Amino acid sequence: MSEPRWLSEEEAQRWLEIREFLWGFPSAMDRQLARDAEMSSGEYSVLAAVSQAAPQALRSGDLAAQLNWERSRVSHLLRRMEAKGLISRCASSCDGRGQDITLSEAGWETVRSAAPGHVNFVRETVFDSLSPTEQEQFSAMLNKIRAAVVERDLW
Amino acid sequence: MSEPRWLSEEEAQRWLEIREFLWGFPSAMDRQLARDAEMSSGEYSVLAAVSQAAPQALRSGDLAAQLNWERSRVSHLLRRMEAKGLISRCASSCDGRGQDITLSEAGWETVRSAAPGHVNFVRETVFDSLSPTEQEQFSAMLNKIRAAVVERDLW
DNA sequence: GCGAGAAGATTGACGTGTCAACTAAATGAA
DNA sequence: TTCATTTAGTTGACACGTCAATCTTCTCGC
Repeated sequence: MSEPRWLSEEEAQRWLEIREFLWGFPSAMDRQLARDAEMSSGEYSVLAAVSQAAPQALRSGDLAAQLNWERSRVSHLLRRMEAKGLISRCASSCDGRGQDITLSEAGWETVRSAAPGHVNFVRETVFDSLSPTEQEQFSAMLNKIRAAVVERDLW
Repeated sequence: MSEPRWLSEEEAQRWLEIREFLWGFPSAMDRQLARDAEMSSGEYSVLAAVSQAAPQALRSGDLAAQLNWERSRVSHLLRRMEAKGLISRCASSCDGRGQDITLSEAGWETVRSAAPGHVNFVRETVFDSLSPTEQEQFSAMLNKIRAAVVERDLW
């Protein structure tokens, strides 16, 4: 690593802003879900993904791929959610190694009651704050940054 | 909560992209630091903040305010970092309740060796991916979203 | 001074994520 | 068929963040 190109005063300032946002927004969403639905954002993601796959059962590995999570993360969370009675797992019929995930009645009830508040939060904070043009620009910028991360094998 | 305004197909798609980015980028940065400096991004933030405050010692609470972290989070992390010999804490001279944080020699060594690679990561992924104009737009958009979150007492 | 309440910080319990090691089932070449 | 390899998923150890409870020190009205 040769001599790095340090950030200018202005860039450093902007980076602090960006960093605060990138770490702060997920926390804020966790707070919204914890407050309004006594749920973590991870649990919400799982409930949403499994409910959207219904009536098809979702494979544990497909869930991991869809959320870009590690398998073990999925496994730990599913265990806890099964213990709470939100989902159930059973060996896949076509592949003895696979696990099919389905929502329990309580799981459906939970996601149905959490969804409106959560969708409102996303709409009001993200989509109502940006014009359609800005939304497109925002997407494009995120994709550029992500591509640079992917290029460095860190995504 | 009245009937929510659900997201359109297109908005839902965009939200998935945004969510993947907002959760993925911090993870990527953790990976960069873990790989290149055997350090978490939290530890880096602390080392950077304390080193920038030098030669002034930084108060634990000021650190929490600066990073927008909970006090207990700071306390837990400082305890672990003190155990590793990266920083030291001592009661503030002017306020018996406060803790003054300073870097140990190993702490300085660690931050000096981690900074170039980390700054390069930030520069290459964020600043090299966006034109100056885009950087400004990006900042502005993040601030609008953040303001909407703040308005809902969730920041 | 003094006592009530505010402020700085720590602690313990718990949920969560990562990594590495592991088990079991599927695959595929010899 | 058989056995090595790959793939799906789990597990345990550990690092981390949050919340609520706690402790100590400061502040300020009396």
